[in-house]
Amino acid sequence: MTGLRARQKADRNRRILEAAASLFREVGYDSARIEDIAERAEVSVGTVYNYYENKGDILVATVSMEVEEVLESGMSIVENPPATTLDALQVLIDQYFDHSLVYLSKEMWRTAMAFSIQQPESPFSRRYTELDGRLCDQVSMLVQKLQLRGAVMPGIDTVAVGQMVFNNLNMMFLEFVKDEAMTLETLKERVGRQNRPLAVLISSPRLQ
Amino acid sequence: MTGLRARQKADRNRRILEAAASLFREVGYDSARIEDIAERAEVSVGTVYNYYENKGDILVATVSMEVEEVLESGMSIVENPPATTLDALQVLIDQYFDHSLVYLSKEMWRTAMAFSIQQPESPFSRRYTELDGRLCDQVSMLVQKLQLRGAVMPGIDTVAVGQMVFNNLNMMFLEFVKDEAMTLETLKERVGRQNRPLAVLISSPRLQ
DNA sequence: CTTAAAAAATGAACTCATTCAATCTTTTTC
DNA sequence: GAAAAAGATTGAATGAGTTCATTTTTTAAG
Repeated sequence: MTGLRARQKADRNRRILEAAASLFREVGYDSARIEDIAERAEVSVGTVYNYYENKGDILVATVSMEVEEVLESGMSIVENPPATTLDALQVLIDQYFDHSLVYLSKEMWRTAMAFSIQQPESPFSRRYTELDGRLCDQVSMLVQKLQLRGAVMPGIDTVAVGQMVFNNLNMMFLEFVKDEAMTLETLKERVGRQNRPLAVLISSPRLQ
Repeated sequence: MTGLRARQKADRNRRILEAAASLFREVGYDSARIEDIAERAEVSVGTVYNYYENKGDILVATVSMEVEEVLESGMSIVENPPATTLDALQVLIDQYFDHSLVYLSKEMWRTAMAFSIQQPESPFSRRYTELDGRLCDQVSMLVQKLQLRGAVMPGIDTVAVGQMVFNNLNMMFLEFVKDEAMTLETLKERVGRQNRPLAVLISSPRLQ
């Protein structure tokens, strides 16, 4: 059986993460003090720092869990995507976007993304960056799948296309979280327009 | 003539910005204390805050000046670009990248970009975002110019293409500054590969 | 020139994130 | 099962960004 120490450790870690996530959602990142997180998790301030390098890392840890879910729910779309390139990309990307605000606020996204840029070497920044890379791969895999099916012309560099589409949607998502007034609908429309030229041009002529 | 007050104000602002920029370059963003900046600028700590909302805003102000230069140097390329789409994009984008590290370190870029994401409503974040938008427009204008010349097929949505290319290069630049080990050459190669499919496909057939 | 009003500068005080030496708890050793 | 070693927890102390009541300087009015 697992030792007492290991169980306590896992439990404390869970408590800290849950306390932080709920506080971030309730009062926002800046107003959530480490002292408050520690109190809610029933540990001391010092203990919080035994589990996470700093405040930003706690946030990025919670955001990363969200990205993992998005990644997972994207898999089923890649396995069985819509027939046309444009539709397939649209469905996958809209799925990403729709997931984004279920558990996280725009402020949490902003802070997490900012942190992972500023401190790219922190443990959970690395994790976040790695997950971003996997999302990027997922888009490439979708394009490749479409190519194998004949919807995308042979000879097209599916990795390059996937990366460009992903980088574009990621940057647009960044603009979205920077602008409290922008709606999900507007985001989707804009990305849809941006994807169209490339999606149409890489598609096999008979399928347009 | 301009009043004494206005002259003093402009002079203090210049001193603060220069003091901050030099300190950021010498010791890095985190190690440069507001107190040090104030001392070098020969003002008090409080005065620094009369001119800039917070520390990040000072950095973003210096970075924005750099982006303005990049924007300006890009204009001449847009006015008279290379003949083929791929070359034209490559030359413009390489110009952006080559400029980026002349006065600013990767750390300064990271911190500035992170700050403008986290605090998008601060005065200089707005300015930075606006300049980013103008860079994006510049890429679109290049594509449009190529279209008018016949190098890019008529009917192509040049704005959509420009935005996608810009968002991609911007995200790749972000990856570049996050990774201290990545060289400018690697960055250019990767973006070059990513641009190729789109650049080739939007080009008029006879020009390939 | 004097004085009142407006604008700016100032720096001590405040708030948190972060650190670390001391303490306590769990595991291992004999 | 006692003692030593290893592993974790603790919270007071530290330090840097930010605030704001007070003071100083500039401008405008009489």
